[in-house]
Amino acid sequence: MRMSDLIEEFIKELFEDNQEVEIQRNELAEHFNCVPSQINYVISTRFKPSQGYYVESKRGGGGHIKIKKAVNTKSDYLMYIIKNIGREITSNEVDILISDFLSYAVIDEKEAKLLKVATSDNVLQLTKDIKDEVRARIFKNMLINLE
Amino acid sequence: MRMSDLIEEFIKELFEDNQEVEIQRNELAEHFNCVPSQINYVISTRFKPSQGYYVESKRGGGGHIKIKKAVNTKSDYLMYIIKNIGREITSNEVDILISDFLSYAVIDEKEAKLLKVATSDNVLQLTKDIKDEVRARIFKNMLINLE
DNA sequence: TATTGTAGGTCAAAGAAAGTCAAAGTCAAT
DNA sequence: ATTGACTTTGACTTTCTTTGACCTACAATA
Repeated sequence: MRMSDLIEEFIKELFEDNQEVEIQRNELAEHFNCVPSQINYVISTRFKPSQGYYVESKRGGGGHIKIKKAVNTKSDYLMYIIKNIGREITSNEVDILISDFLSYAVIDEKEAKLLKVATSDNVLQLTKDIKDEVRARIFKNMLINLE
Repeated sequence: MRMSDLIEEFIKELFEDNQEVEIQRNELAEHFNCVPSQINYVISTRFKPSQGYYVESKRGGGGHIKIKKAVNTKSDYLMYIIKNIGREITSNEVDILISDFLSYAVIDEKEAKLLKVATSDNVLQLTKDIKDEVRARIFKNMLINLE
């Protein structure tokens, strides 16, 4: 399994019941035996505002990175995500969202599969300039129709 | 025997009991001593939706290709339709199929809604020359992944 | 207050896979 | 001999991840 996925998973497990998680970048990098900047990579690809998280940090002695969930209730969650999907979305971002939806139980396996299929690069086979836009439209509209 | 046939056979043997297999393109090419793109050729000619397969992949570190086989329990009627949808399909044709599926109870309302949304002109917003092709791909691949 | 050590941040390059496309090759049927 | 379908090949592209050199912010303390 990819290092970045492991780190993502690890951080998500930290949330458990709490709404907020605090990590030490260097410590975490140490734990996973990777360079510290990989932690930034994971955060910037998997914990974006459009994915329902926001991040704040502090440098210097006693520094840290705080990751917070943007919403608390399940029902707000989906609405929040839908609102925050921009004009474009990559298939990687869709993947991450789908697995979050699954773990928060806002969709079931069946729906997950259909979302994934209908937005995958393989299926769409569109040119670079339009595929992320088309994907965003399909994804958003499907999500809206889930409720 | 042709290389492509050997590769096809090899992949099909991987299925055995499981409904899904995961391969590494380069590794497989290595194993058969062929260029990696030959794997793509085999997949695109032998593992099409019309043949009951769905394919997804990821690039970059830790990349892979996953091939899923449609389960036999899927109704013959559905399988028949999947096989017979051509390269293109209009949204009207999709509508008719969906209502047929509903009346034969091979899909439920929720699935119908998702199929409809993901293939609608409004959502896709593609030019005339490609929209029916893209729609066909989305529709077929979603159907394969029902249940 | 100036310095120094401790964090975290940024960015671009390198690496790791997979995808595309068209040219060249094969081979059976005219 | 020609055609046309199918296959093989490889150069080039795209996507995603990992790594490291360099940068910035904060805090303790000399």
